[in-house]
This record gives sequence, C-alpha cells and structure tokens, in this order.
Amino acid sequence: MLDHTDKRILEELSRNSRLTMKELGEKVHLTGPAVSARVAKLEDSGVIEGYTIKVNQAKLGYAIHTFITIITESIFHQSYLSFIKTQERYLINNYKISGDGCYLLECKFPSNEELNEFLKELNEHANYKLSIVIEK
Amino acid sequence: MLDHTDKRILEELSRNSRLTMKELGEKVHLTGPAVSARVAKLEDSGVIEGYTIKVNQAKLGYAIHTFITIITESIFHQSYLSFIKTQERYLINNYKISGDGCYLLECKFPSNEELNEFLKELNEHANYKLSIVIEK
DNA sequence: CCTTTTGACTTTATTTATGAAAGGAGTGAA
DNA sequence: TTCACTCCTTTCATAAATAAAGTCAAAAGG
Repeated sequence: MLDHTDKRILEELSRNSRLTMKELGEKVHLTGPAVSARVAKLEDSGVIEGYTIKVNQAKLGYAIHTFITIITESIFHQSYLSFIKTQERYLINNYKISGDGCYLLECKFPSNEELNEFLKELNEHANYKLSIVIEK
Repeated sequence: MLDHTDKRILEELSRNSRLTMKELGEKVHLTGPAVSARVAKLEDSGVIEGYTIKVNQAKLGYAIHTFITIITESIFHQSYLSFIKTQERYLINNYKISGDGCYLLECKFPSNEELNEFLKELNEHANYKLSIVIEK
C-alpha cells in the first residue's frame, strides 16, 4: 500500500510542505509528474490530511503553553464542553482520554493573569490538574 | 507589528499552506507579490516556523495515541532521556513540564502489544501514568 | 507650503513550475 | 507471445512565482 518512496515523500513534506513537485521529485529520485501523482494518491487515500504551517505562538503573544487534565464530577460533560467552546482563543487541542481524567486540554495563554482567570472559570465546570510546559 | 491582514494570512496558511500566492492574495485582498512579501516577512521574523503536513497516523498503522506522564525517581533524567531517543518511531512530542510529573510524553503505537512492550522498557527508567486518547 | 523620504502596494515582464497527454518499460496472467 | 496494467518519463501549453520598475499616500524637514 505504502512503499518506501511514499514514506520518503511524507518525511520531506513534513519537513517542508511548500517544496515544488520538481524539488520533491529530486529528493526522492522521481520526476515532477511522477511525484505529483503519488502525492495526489496520498491525498485521496487520506494519508495526507492537509497542509499547514507551524506558528510560533510566543511571537503571537501566547508565551504560556499548558496541559490541563480535566476531571468532571458529573457524568454529564456538556457544561465543560460548552464552556471551552467559548474559550477558543486559548485552545490548542481537547483530547478525550481514558486514564487519569476525562479530558486532556492543551491550551496557550498570553499571561498568568489570563491563565488564572481561565482556571477560575473552568473550575465552575470541572476539576483540573495543571501542567505548564517548560520545554519541548 | 502584526496587523489584521497578517493574521488572516496565518489563518489561511494554517488551513492550507499550499495555496498559491495568487490564491492567498485573493483571500486577503492583495496581489501575489504583495502577499508574497508579507509571507517572507513572517518567515524572517520567525512567526512562521515552517510548512508541514497533517498525516493520518492511523492510516500509517499507528492506531493508538497516548499521553504518558513521566515521573522519574532520580534527579538525573539522563536514563529516561537516553531511552526515549531509542524509541523515535513511537514518539510525537516530549514536553518537560512543571506540575504532576517531570515530562509529558506524547506517543503513537500500532498495537497494544507494542505499547505494552514500550511501557515495560520505560518502567526501567521512570514511573509513568498512561492516558489513551479516545477522541480529539 | 512644497519637497523629500519611506513604506507598502501594483503592474509588467521574465523565469520557473504545474499538469495534461502521449509514449515506453517492466510485470503478471492467459 | 500477447494483452492488460501500473508506473514512470518526456513534451508542451498554461499558470504561478519573482525581480524590477513605477504608483501612491503618509510623515518629516526645510
């Protein structure tokens, strides 16, 4: 289904998704049209879900990166889920998990003040454990 | 420093980083060369860190997505850090965190067997708490 | 008030990449 | 052998990127 060349293509596009088909072709030893056809297949089959950029959140003013383990008391999660929908500017990911907690919420904040305010509001909907990312 | 148009550019490129400069220009009401110059600025200033793809890990055979909270007993983390360097195929991210644990390790696995084997080996270097992602 | 400078943009023209079409090499099945 | 199939290359028309020159408006200085 996926041969070595396809994996090379995924590696190269992960590193730089704005390569031209010609450049990508040179890296994996194919011509432009050939590599273009393979990329189209990878898109159609859903292996490549999309093309995106890595944004430096700190330079956008979001210096604080956190993971918040959510423990909801009630069996109804709707209160928590509705709340985070109103907090999109802070959200990176919300994972439903099994294990120690119901959700793992990945967030970014510009300042401790805003983090603190967020946690205060969050606490009305769920308990939490906070982890702050020091280094990636 | 970063005006509304720059933010629009970041949004559009986050959604699809393979837009042509012409298409991107149309979306933000600029010509190709104008938007190209802005993107170059965003790259030079480090706001755009890179261009990448979203890969469907499940379709690559990695169906299991986990977060593992690492608690190292000793004050020397080297044993753990050396270990994970040998496990690159499973690794997505390793965050050094403050809070409940020393590291938060994001991993992917093809099967419970390999996850189990990984945990067994991990346990020689650190204690852990496992969370498995059910939904994103 | 006029002139100059600056920055961000558009226009134009050249270079370069894309993508469709045709053709060839290798593989497996009848 | 022959056919069908897949995957590739080559070629070429079209489209995009990029460099250079020109436009315009706002700010600074005489």
